[in-house]
Amino acid sequence: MTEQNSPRPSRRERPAKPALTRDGIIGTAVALMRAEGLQRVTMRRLAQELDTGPASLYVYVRNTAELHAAVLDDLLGAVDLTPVGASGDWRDRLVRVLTSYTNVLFEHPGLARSALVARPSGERYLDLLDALLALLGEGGVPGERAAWAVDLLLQFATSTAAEHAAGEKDPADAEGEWAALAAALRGASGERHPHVAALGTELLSGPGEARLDWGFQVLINGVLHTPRPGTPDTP
Amino acid sequence: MTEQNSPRPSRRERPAKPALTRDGIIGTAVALMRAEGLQRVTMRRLAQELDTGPASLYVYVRNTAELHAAVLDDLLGAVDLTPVGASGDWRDRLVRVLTSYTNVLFEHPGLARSALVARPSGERYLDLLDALLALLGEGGVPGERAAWAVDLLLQFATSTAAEHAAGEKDPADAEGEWAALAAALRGASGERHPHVAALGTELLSGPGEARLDWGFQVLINGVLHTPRPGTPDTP
DNA sequence: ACCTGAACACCGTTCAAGT
DNA sequence: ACCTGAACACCGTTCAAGT
Repeated sequence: MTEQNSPRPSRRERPAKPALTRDGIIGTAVALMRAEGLQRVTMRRLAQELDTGPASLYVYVRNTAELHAAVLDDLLGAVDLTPVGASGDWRDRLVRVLTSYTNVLFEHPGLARSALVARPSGERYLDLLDALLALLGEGGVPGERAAWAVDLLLQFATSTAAEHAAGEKDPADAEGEWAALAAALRGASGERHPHVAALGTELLSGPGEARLDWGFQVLINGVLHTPRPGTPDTP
Repeated sequence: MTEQNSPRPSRRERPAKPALTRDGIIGTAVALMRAEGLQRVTMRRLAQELDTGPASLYVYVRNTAELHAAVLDDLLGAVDLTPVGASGDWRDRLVRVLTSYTNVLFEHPGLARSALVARPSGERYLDLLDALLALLGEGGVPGERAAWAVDLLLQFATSTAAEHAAGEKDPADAEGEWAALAAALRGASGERHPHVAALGTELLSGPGEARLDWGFQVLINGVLHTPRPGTPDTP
């Protein structure tokens, strides 16, 4: 995989045609994404960038989903895992790692979307899994419960980031949609939807950051209080 | 919106060209999805079904995302909300509603995917929101906390369904990807990834149903134990 | 083995022109 | 106002043929 920010294609100076290898392809894909956004990282556009036809890429990459998964794994190198070895409350450190992961995905919500479907399984992803398991272990969460908990935590973080994929291309769409939901909630009839009407705008309240953090706290507290089925309920 | 299973386009017998109205379009889209899957519900294919050109649809539907959102709201009519008024433990009834919602989405994971990005705001969605708020209220969850909790619960259910979108077209892709993750976990080095290596296959264990149910329990327990920031911590 | 030109079978969306 | 033919600007993927 490409190292973060080291697009050195060879020791010669900028050849017109970068080497056609899996790593070269993925490195170019990452650069293309940073330059033009994920929506431009298509087989055709990428092939054009590499001065070849799209068919050539299929020698190294099974399909577009796999390409995006590889790009994501590369991006995961930017997640800050230093809180694992730091001192302080394990919960705080766990939330810090998860927040870093979410922030990385926030930069490319489309990638979060695809991560939900094509789970990554690269080296950086394993690094992240191991970090989360280490912190849950520190917190005394039994191993078999932690195994399920990491999934839950990452799914929440990933889907939160994916939700922002709407405004990626056209921010107006996202705003219009938010306005539609707000209008629907405000216009809720007290008869058919009494609870929605009673809460009203409360349902949309609060900055995203606070909701994300609250979500992490809910999950951690929940994991601490919920044994896995068929398992002794030692915390 | 279309009533479930009543594609009566007019009182005449099956005209070749159904009326071109928003409801007619969405009804046809739902039928097309049931017949050929969401991936065929495109503006072009839908226009063809309606014996017209794609441009005509843009009079009634802003874009593809809005079309899919409308289809989803129609589908939401199949969610079983009867547990709200039933007797028994509120937690069980809450989980039953959420499970029904998840099962509806499981039938069309692609729709779950799009729901994550383009949040629905139709009548059936409000019905669902109101049902969940009613049950949380019964459980004594304070209103402003319940307002955030429904989001969390629906996000978890929706993203769980969305994860299955991989195998929708080509099940081989989904299997290959699962195998890749399994291989990566099994091959985890005890040095770089000790916790992953120690848990090994445990990370993938258990039937999806059990994990879904455990997830709901974690969220409910977590919500019960986690006050919203800046709020008195009365349960 | 690796690479590719060309083709197949599609997309979403816009716009000028019609009724 | 509503509707549409035609066009613009793209897609993913495969395959037969070349090197």
